[in-house]
Amino acid sequence: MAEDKLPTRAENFSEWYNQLVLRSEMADYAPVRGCMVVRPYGWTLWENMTAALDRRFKETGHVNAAFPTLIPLSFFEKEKEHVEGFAPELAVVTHGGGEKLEEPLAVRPTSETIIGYMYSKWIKSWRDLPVLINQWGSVLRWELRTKLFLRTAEFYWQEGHTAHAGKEEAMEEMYRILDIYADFAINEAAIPVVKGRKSESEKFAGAQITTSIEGMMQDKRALQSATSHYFGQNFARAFEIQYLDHNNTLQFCETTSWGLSTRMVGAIIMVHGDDQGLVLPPRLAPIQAVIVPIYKNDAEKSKVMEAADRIFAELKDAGIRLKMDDREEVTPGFKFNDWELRGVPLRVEIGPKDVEKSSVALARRDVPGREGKSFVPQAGLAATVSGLLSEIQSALLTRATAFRDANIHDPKDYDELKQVVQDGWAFSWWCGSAECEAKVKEETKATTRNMPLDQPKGTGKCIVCGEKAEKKIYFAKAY
RNA sequence: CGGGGUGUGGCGCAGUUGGUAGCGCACCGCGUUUGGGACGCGGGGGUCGUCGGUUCAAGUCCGACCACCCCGACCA
Repeated sequence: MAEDKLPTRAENFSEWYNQLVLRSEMADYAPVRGCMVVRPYGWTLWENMTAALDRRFKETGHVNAAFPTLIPLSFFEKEKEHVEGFAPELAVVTHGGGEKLEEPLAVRPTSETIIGYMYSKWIKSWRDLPVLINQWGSVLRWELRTKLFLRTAEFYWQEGHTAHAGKEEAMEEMYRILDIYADFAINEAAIPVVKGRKSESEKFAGAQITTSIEGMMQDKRALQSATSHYFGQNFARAFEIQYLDHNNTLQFCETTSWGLSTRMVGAIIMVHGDDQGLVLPPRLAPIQAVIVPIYKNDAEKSKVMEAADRIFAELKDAGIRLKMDDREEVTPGFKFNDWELRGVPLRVEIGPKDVEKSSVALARRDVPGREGKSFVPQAGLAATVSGLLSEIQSALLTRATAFRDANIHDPKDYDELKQVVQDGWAFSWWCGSAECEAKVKEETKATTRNMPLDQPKGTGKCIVCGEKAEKKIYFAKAY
């Protein structure tokens, strides 16, 4: 059989991505326009991600709750910028039980409004603050152009919504969460990200400050991978979230919100995948190691399976997420390719020769071919495998970081900026004006990504207009 | 919404000047295979996106509609 390979990343990155998502069984197209079905393999990856994040949220004092999917349409009118931002993307329910509804209900595109409404009921005193609630769920935005995981009409995420007694505390919360997102991206997903503040034009609808983490995909486009917003009193005033302070004076709360979505799954695929398929970071991979037994006849089979079963039990006990591929109907070669497509970090091969020598063959997914293969003794295999998994984890981060750094440029002038953003990022001084930002967008399709929190010392000249600039910002084409 | 494209077994496709549907993969059975995508033989499965028209006859021609995909504007 002439095997149908994936398109290579170089020949068509977009098609490589689409086919990979489908063929690795991460997700499939749903019968509803722009919607996807996250298949078990993709969902297990997401579950591992949510577990790692949820742990971090809980450690910092947050609790989970669930708010309804349907929101009275009128709620969106209460915050001017918010409604302008989201009205075009709303799906609205007009009928229920066969009757036309008194008031149409929006399918939530995000939950600031309904949570703000509830907070105004729950918060009365400074003693009630802060409120630190997160919810795991899905939201719906009527997107014009969709792509599996990166931008689907319905997507799964967590959205945190907090209310605080003062500005300082709310700002701290926004940055605390941003740090959590960056820590998660770097240490769990092995994706190096830049933390920074969004420009005015790239802010969330209704926010005073939006911060984000941005990652670089292998096509060098940027992907906003999570956001953390400071609202000041915008939503508190719109929804009358007020409390009595120590002096018995009525005050408005300061609120934040922050979210990370299944888009991050797309980031993992686009950052680490290769022409063979997915390459999943061991810490998040649904399957960390797959055992492929190899034999020719029944005599070999019984010997090999005995060893394979023993090794399976041993690795399982060591807490490694494992799969035994004992399918009879396909050849080992097929299995190798199959698990490589699915991005399993480590493959354990056991054949008659290994049984003889009390060894196994280990193949690293992140290092294709012979260089990634090693023959190790069965004794102490659990430790060997665990060690290799963490080695792979850090190798992925190192590789992605090197790639990113090699593709961030510091153009000398505007002409050079126009060049570099065609195939990379520019990190340049920017005067802060919306005009300069718009000019770059119009002439290059690149947008500002964010202004890193730790800025270089001093000031410079705006890469666009040459005026004095206080901040450096990333320009890049983005998803 | 603008531009482009595609709708034919589960998937990918072919189908000549209109004559009543075929191939590869996948699937089922049997046998041989198995250290980098195995092979042989035998099977099951579609009325061709929808509606209408032309015709003795439509997957093929005409019209309308629908859906989806890709590229732009908008967005986690």
